[in-house]
Amino acid sequence: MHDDNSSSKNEQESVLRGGEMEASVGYRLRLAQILAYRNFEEKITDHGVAPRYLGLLGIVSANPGQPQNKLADAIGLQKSSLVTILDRLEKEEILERRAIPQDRRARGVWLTPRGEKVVTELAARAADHEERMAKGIPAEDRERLIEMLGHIIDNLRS
Amino acid sequence: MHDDNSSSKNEQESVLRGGEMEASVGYRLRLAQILAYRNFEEKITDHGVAPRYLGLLGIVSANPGQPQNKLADAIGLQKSSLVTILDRLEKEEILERRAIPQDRRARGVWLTPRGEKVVTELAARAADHEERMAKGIPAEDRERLIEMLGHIIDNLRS
DNA sequence: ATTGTATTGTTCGTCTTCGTACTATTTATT
DNA sequence: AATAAATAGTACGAAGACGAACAATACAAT
Repeated sequence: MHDDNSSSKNEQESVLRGGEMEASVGYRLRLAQILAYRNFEEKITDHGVAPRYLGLLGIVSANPGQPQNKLADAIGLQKSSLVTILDRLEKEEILERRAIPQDRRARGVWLTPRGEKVVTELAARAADHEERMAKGIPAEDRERLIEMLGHIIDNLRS
Repeated sequence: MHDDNSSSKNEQESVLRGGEMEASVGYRLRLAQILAYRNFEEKITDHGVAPRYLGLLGIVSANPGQPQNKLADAIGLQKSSLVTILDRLEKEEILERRAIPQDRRARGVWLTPRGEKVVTELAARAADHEERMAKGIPAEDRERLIEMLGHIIDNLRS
């Protein structure tokens, strides 16, 4: 039915490749993300937990004072998951939660001055990582890639 | 410095968008993957834990009898993480571990007949999911997308 | 042959995320 | 105004993945 690589002595150094499944958007999306995330975290050891949540911090920087559930939606996490994350980032004085006058249930999120600085520095390193990751893909195609990913995100949100 | 949406009454239903960061491959890769994974799992409630590990099962189906560390590499997980996963899939009789004559340390992984059937069925549903996810992207671009993701994966592996 | 090094699979403790339930507040309905 | 329904944030227990350490086996170097 399928090849059985273990029967003969054709052991390669190469990574296993799957069937049709392996050539799907879903499969490669996942694998690429796992590798990218790990790769980025391995290279950045300072700044505490901030690197791991750089995406969130970017959103907060661009949209200061937003309530937590909106932030959770933006990055695709549960609001309950965000609590612990924000607790830690607040303890490290990257950001802070403050009351919002409009809604006494909500607590808006702002970056601290230190947080802004950290984000700026990490963004530069993220750009390096981006470059390494997409090396060999022409700029034009990269833009198209980003566009298509945005398209997929929109499809999945509706 | 930045807009402060909370000051005026321009509350939209729309999701927050970040700064330059938001338009990066890394950011969208992660967000798209999170949404895709959740979306897929929400829609498929039967077949136990198999749907979550369909990627792995596809690899096993295409490469029967491979040792566990090769499988871990292929899907970007730690070999220690794979142990629990395989335990569960084995308990559900989707796959089985058997000794390999060539190396007495290793235990190769095979799909059971039932596992093969489950994979076939899930693959069809994954194709549906794929279609929903990529709706609106022409087939030609989709291929290019898959190709670029593969390129990124290769870059991250080296 | 023997000794040292690398590899395979596993266990174990830790960290992260999730899902559910709960409180406080806001919004909608009567 | 009074009551019902929805929403924001949080706490807590469960599940998943990680990293480090370990035993068994394989490979390499002398």
